Amino acid sequence: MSNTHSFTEENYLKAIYHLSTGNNSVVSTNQIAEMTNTKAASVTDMLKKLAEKNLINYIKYQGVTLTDTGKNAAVNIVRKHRLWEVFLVEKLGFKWDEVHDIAEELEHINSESLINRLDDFLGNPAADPHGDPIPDRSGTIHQKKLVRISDMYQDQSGMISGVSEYSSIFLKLVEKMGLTLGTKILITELIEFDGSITLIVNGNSDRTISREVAKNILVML
Amino acid sequence: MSNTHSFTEENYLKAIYHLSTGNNSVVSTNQIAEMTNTKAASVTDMLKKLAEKNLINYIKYQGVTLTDTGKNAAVNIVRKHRLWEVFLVEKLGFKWDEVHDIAEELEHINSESLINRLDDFLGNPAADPHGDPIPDRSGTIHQKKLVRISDMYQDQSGMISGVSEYSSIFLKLVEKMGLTLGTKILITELIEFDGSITLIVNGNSDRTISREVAKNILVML
DNA sequence: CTTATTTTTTAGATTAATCTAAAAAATAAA
DNA sequence: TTTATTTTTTAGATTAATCTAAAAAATAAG
Ligand SMILES: [Mn+2]
Ligand SMILES: [Mn+2]
Ligand SMILES: [Mn+2]
Ligand SMILES: [Mn+2]
Repeated sequence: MSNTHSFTEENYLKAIYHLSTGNNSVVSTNQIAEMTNTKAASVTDMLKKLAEKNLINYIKYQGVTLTDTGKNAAVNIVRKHRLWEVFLVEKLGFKWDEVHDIAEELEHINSESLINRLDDFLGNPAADPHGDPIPDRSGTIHQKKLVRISDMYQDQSGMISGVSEYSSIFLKLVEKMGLTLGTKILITELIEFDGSITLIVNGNSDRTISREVAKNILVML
Repeated sequence: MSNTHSFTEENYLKAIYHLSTGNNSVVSTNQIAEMTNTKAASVTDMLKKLAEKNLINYIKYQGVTLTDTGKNAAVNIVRKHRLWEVFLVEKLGFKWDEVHDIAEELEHINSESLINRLDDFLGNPAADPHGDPIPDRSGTIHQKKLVRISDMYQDQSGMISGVSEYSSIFLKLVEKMGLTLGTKILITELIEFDGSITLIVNGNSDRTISREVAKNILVML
């Protein structure tokens, strides 16, 4: 079991996995090309290879889905990525906006005992620094139901529990605005003109955020 | 600064570095081929490339030496390798015979802040689990003077402080014999017939070890 | 100082991953 | 339902890293 794939194959599997979450189960060549910063022609070549290895279901011109084997491989990479992010933040003191790129490299280290020991060392965390759930060693993901701030109603309240955008510039902004994970918010006004939203943060300070920001912050109701 | 080299280039640099310690400053093509598990022809190709990048001094048929740039790059990889080994043993609870292969992968992760934070997190260790010195962030190595047990004399004593063979089979044996790092020994007999050596371990138990084992255990007198 | 052996380099191929440009298929518009 | 546009695939090349077999240089033997 636990066949080993090349660095590149792993990145394609992960890209397909991320693209196929949220009911979009079938993923297109162009989507993959964009996510992996390659060209469509390169993607087609790789899709043939992954199909040959039974990691994806691929029919010419009809997009791809992951097989069970492919999905397992992808989830395992995601598990590693997120555990390493926890390590970097909790143990080494990195900020949440600094860890993604390093984790992109660490996620390709192949050692089951390493990752399981790391998991234990970190206290088997349920989520990474961005609130994303960490698959357990069997591959199961306990995803909490989260809603974008931009989808909330007036007077609704909840706790910030995730983000859907991981760029350093965005994460730093979120932090500066005091909207980090665990923060409690209450929607006080939905401004029709530009879609911006006013809310009360942790029961006291008032804040207005743009729709663009609101779309990328996830709340547990 | 801090130009980034390919995984493969890094492994060649490290191989040349390890081969050129201990006065053998000039390294041959065949030596490199053996250490990197490749063929001489492949090595020649790579040597041209590394010379082109000014990482080695290379004259056809005359072997290679590292340039200052090449040596810095190599030492940095060694630093990363050894720090990760400390992490694996001290924090994750791996045994000293289990960490080398994982560290071979981790040593190629490129992030200066990562490795410096890891260094601090580990308490700036001076040596790795096998007793090898860890270069500091400027590349300086504080190597203690060590001597092989096989080079010691009758009645000489010292403390085991390193090994020169890293295979799991050897390290497990050393551990089983109670000759781990920090152990004090006193040479009681040099057996002429087969070169084996008898010694007193930590002031009490007696033990005889083969010349082959004695050659690969290093002692601080 | 020749000849034989060993070491190293070159020549020519192969594999993985990528690209550009052109062809083919699918989708959208008219 | 033709025509136009977009998406995807193929064709043909390129680059990095590797290999085997053969040639060239260095070293060792006689
Ligand atoms: Mn990430
Ligand atoms: Mn994350
Ligand atoms: Mn090691
Ligand atoms: Mn070591």
